[in-house]
Amino acid sequence: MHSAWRERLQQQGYRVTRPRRALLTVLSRSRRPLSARELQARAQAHHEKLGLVTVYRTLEILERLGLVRRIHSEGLCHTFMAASPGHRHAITCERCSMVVEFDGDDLCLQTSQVEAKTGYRVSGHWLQLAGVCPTCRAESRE
Amino acid sequence: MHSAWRERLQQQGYRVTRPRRALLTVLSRSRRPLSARELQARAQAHHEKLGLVTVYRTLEILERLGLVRRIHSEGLCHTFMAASPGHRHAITCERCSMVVEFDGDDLCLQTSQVEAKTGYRVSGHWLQLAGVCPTCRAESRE
DNA sequence: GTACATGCAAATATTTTGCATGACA
DNA sequence: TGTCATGCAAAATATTTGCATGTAC
Repeated sequence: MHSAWRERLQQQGYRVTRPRRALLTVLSRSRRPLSARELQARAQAHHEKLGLVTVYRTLEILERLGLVRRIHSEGLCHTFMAASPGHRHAITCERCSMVVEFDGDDLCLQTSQVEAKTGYRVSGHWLQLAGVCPTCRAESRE
Repeated sequence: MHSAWRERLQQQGYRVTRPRRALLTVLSRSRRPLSARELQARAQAHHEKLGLVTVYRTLEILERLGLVRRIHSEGLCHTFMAASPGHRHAITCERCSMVVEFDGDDLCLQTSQVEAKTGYRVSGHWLQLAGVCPTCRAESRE
């Protein structure tokens, strides 16, 4: 995944720099969404001088390329995650914040029904689910 | 809707003050989500001295009481809207930002399928749809 | 070598907190 | 009249911009 991202950056005319590599590594390894600050802190393990500004600028590029997704949910606004291409939806654990993405095409989301009800022409959707992940469920049963 | 909100505030031990009335009026009339600043600007028509701080504090209460909903979508984070009780989902117009809520219970969202796929126990969901509203569609056809 | 990317500093925007004053009940 | 709510000022936080320097290609 990591190397695919680097290729993608290059293809699009962006340079593969040390700060960007550090951020790609952190993003591809994290299983929960991270804020700009958290990203900076973690990526500094790979590139000590990394500034917050670069984090924001890099996130902007990665988001535009579809490599990173902004996660919006009740408590966590403004956090970012690696996007698995094709997979559309995410579920967040209410306890540990871990996010898993899954393919949502077969959720039989009836947009035609929505269109009939609202009069809108539906062009996109984003489903955010909340729940408790297996690990946290196991812990609470101990 | 407006008077029901005032009762609700009182029931819960909150006072019905001039700033709060101004905000309730603005919120109940707007068909699109508003940011804290926009709310302040509009509500100042009813109470000139209204400060931003009060907007934030009032939104916090209204959100806790379920009277206001925070809208998260790609461009618009940090905006607020009156919540229609029972109605769970919202669709935002990509051109004019107008939001309409609709009942989502019959969208046949198969949480059991999600649970099987991810191992999570699903406890809640928030569906955000995007599209183009009838008015904007009509305009683009002109 | 050149153009793009970075980091710093500082500007801007957003949200929260402390506290004296004002106003609902 | 006693609280609770407000508004101001200021702090804390988040994000963006300008510019000189560094570095990938």
